[in-house]
Amino acid sequence: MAKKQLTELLRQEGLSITSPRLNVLAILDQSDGPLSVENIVEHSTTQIPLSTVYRVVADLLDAKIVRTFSSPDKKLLVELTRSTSGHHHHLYCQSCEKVFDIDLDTKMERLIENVIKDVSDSHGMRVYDHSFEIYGTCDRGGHHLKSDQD
Amino acid sequence: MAKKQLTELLRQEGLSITSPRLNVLAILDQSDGPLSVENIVEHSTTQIPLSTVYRVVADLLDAKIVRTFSSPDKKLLVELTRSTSGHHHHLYCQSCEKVFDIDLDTKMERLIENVIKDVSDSHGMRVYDHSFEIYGTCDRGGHHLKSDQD
DNA sequence: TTCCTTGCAAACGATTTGCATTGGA
DNA sequence: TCCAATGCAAATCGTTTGCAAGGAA
Repeated sequence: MAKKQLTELLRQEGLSITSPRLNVLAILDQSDGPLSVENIVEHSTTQIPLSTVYRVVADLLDAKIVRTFSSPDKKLLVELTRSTSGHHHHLYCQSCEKVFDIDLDTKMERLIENVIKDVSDSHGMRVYDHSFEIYGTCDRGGHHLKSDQD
Repeated sequence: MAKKQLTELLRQEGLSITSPRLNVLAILDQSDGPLSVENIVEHSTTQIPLSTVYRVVADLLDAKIVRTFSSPDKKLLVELTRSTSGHHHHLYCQSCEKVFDIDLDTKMERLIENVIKDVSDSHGMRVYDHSFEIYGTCDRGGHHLKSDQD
């Protein structure tokens, strides 16, 4: 995505255009998967304090520009909302610490919805979200950006 | 479960019989769902430091007597392995902070296994676990032990 | 100019660890 | 007795917050 488009993303949500925000957005946009706050700082060419990244992410989350969730080791992970269609399920690699987005086919999503309905009905609960995560190991290491040679 | 049986659980795994361990086991055994370390301390009649509970839980985890996972707010949750048949999926209540174990029927489990196979194959990964969690809210509050009046 | 955002450092909350003491086998 | 387990306090780690300085509108 061009810088102009990232700027527009912020403007549309009424967020002021600042360098840390554009920075974080550009990094997330370049990534082929969710990134931790630490990842974001590492990928940044300019120096950004962790606290700023946390605040930027919080603002982007409020604006629903990003989505966040936790890694198995309880760190905050961030990804652009627009980069993931519909639901967000994840595949974690224990060895390279990478996180992949995975999509379930429509049939599977529907089955899951049914299960959720059954379970929530029987427990008398109003469900607002769900997650499905897969944990495994691969042979590759490190994190990859789209610009990297995969 | 009788104290004698809890003792036996430890003995079978080669763990020495200590009062904190029996305590934690008894509390987990009485609970109708996973408990946080803080919960365990609260439910204990005798005084147990958090650090001791963490160490006890770590030992019980090594011995596979308990299973652990994280709550949405990233706290460590613990439950007796034997109290949950087969797989472990969870229903989190945002309002009362309670966690329920849920079971999926065999057909659903099989579908999930298929999805996991597809996904792991396409990513070249060896899968060692997965989780399926539902987040919602109910009307009740607080944590319940089996001995409480539900 | 006027706030919102940032940077830096201190504060926090969950979990871990060092070390001297205690208690199980 | 002897070593593993415990209690207490200090340390860690990810994340949050207070406050003064900087920058967008």
